[in-house]
Amino acid sequence: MFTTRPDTLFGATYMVLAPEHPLISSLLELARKQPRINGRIRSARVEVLDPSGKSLGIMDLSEAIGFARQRGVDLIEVGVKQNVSICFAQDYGGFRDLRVRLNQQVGAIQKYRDLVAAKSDLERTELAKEKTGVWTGAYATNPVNGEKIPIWIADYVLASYGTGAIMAVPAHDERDWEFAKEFYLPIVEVVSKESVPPDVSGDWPAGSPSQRSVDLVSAGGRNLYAGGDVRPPEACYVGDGFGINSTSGALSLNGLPTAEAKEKIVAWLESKGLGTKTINYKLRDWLFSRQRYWGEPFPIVWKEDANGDLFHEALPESALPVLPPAPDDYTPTADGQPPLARATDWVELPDGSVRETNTMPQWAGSCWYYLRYLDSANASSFVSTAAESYWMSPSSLSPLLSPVSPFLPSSGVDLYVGGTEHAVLHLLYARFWHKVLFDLGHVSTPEPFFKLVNQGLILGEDGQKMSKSRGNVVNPDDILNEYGADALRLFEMFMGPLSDVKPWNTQGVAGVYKFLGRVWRLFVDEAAETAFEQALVTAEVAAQPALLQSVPVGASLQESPATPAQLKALHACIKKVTEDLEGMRFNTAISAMMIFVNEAMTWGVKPVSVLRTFLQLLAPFAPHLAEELWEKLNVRSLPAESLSYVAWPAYDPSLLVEDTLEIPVQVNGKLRAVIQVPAAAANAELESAALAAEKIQPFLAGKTVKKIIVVPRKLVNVIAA
RNA sequence: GCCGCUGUGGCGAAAUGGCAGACGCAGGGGACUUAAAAUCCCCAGAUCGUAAGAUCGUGCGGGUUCGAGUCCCGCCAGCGGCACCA
Repeated sequence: MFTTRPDTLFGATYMVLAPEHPLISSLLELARKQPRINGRIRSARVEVLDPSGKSLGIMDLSEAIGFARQRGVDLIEVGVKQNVSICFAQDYGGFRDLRVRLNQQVGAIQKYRDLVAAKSDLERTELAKEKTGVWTGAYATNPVNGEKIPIWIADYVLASYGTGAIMAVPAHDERDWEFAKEFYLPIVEVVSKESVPPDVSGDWPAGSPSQRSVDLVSAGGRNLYAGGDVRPPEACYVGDGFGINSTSGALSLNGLPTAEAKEKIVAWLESKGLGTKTINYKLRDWLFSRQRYWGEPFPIVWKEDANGDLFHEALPESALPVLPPAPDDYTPTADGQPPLARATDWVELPDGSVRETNTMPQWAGSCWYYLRYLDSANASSFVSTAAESYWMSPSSLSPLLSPVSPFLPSSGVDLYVGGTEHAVLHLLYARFWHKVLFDLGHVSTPEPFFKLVNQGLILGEDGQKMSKSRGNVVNPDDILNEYGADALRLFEMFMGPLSDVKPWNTQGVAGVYKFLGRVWRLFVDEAAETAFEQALVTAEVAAQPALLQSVPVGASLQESPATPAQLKALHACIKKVTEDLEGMRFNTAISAMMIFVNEAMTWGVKPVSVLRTFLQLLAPFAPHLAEELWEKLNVRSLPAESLSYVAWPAYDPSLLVEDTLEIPVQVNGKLRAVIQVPAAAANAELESAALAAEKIQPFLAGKTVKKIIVVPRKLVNVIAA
């Protein structure tokens, strides 16, 4: 039995086994078969168990019978394992009663197990909120007070977690509370929110429900507890508090805060050999194996033991890596075996063992490739110690960088981007694997990733999640063929904030494609463009790139000095794009570039220096187009060098200073006029200019000005009444 | 149930507490064209008005403030993740 709240042991009024729990099978077996007792046991060797199931050792039959007789109990066989008889040493009378009750319940138990087995995982976990269960007919003994508590089976207890068996404390666990209400099981409060002095928090009450209402069979399987000595609490309380109703001759937890009560009861249980403290780690079991070819094969082989039962074995390190065979056919076999099963030469090993034919999912590789990238050519190790520590370890950072600032470049992977749906689990596993590697001493940090950004899901054009069944899937390949990689990339960034969920819109791609066309025409001569398009129609495919390169830049591009207005437009764009990239606001960075291009299109003379810098801003968003135009510009001016190696431009704030400002004027908080003032205007000048504005006069007529609020360079608000 | 995100025009969206709707899509009008496409220019939140203009307007209800899409309190709705983990 497993619990995280040992302090509530006095409040355990029943216990629950998972329906699949092996003990249930043993109980059913017990009900069906008349057990052999004492002299009728056939095996020569006997493992003796005390009534709690604890093994007292294996001995010869005669010795075991003597052992039992000496203590006035019987030896009851409950099973045989490897020619050794498993026997309880306890009074047969009580045991017979149990068999009687089990036999009464056996039909119900089997029916319930069948019902549960028929349920899908979905039904059992996500949908099934209603509690179901069946009493087994058996009782357990609560070690702290000797109470008999009924053992139920219910599917709200999972066989796969803990021990698949729980003590139910309905007063302090929501699930137990619901179950107890459903089946009228007793509820005893043992934790109080408020501190209660030990002397007034009552003893385990006489005539408590578990003593009074044990005969569940006679009550039709239901414990009709109707109040009395212990009034059930009005609501379930799962928080910490102070022990009440938790005293027996053996020990008392009354008045103790939860943390102390836990310590005390655990110490007591351990001293009696009734339990041990343990730490339980949880890791979600994400279906790991696939019946596909494309994935890493498992380094696992299957063998048969003496009884012909299959068991699996890990291959030794010397057998790694396990490389997949290259079959002719990558489809599953007719009888549903994975594709690898086709490669019988590969599957069957000389010693008669057989390889696992399922493969790992793709994320098995992606959980650690950030490490492999650090040293991808290394043939002897997945990453060398030197490379790992250079890239991943904080101590390798340049001493010029202060180690205390959290804003400076970090060690490890700076940024992990992924949608929640995928990244929650992938990230969880990647971190888990990294921690395993850390514990094994292969990496120098326990955490690989510095920052997480969840990008938003792209929905279908109908605003619903893309799925084959809805028929709203957009294939990026089609977009790529129609509009090119730059347009696809640009549109994905233009749609909205990175982390927002947003619907796809193919017409929107056409929009940014149009923008890229405008950029192209900003640089390229219109006549040359027309000539190029006509030539393209008849050109051989192989000749097309050369044709593209031969298109000259437009005559309006000149090596002339930029005007102040042009510099202002450029530097405003640099500022916005630089800051937005830093904050991953790609959509507004792109709109800033659109604004720049819209303006630049109107320039009669386009200074090459300005357009060249603009291309650098565009490059991260539309790398192909930017690089192409960069080459054209440089053929004409500078020696050609890839755009990727040129330092990011800086902006000059002095170029962005405005001479005059448009200042909104409000009357009583409502916008009534906009005035033009010199950028350097003092507050008093703003006030008088505002009051003098023609458009605000009607709103001041017949009123007195009470107050004027001036926000320098921003706004004037006249309060009048 | 727990956790997270999001509510602003017909649509995607923008807005250090200070002119709500930048930029773009769809739409309307015009130019070019024999015509269409492409391209270029203009209009475009709603209501009333011929117009100038006025009023209303950022999911809902309160609050703070000269001023709230933005801050505070309380709701509602949608989306996503996790989920009888004792």
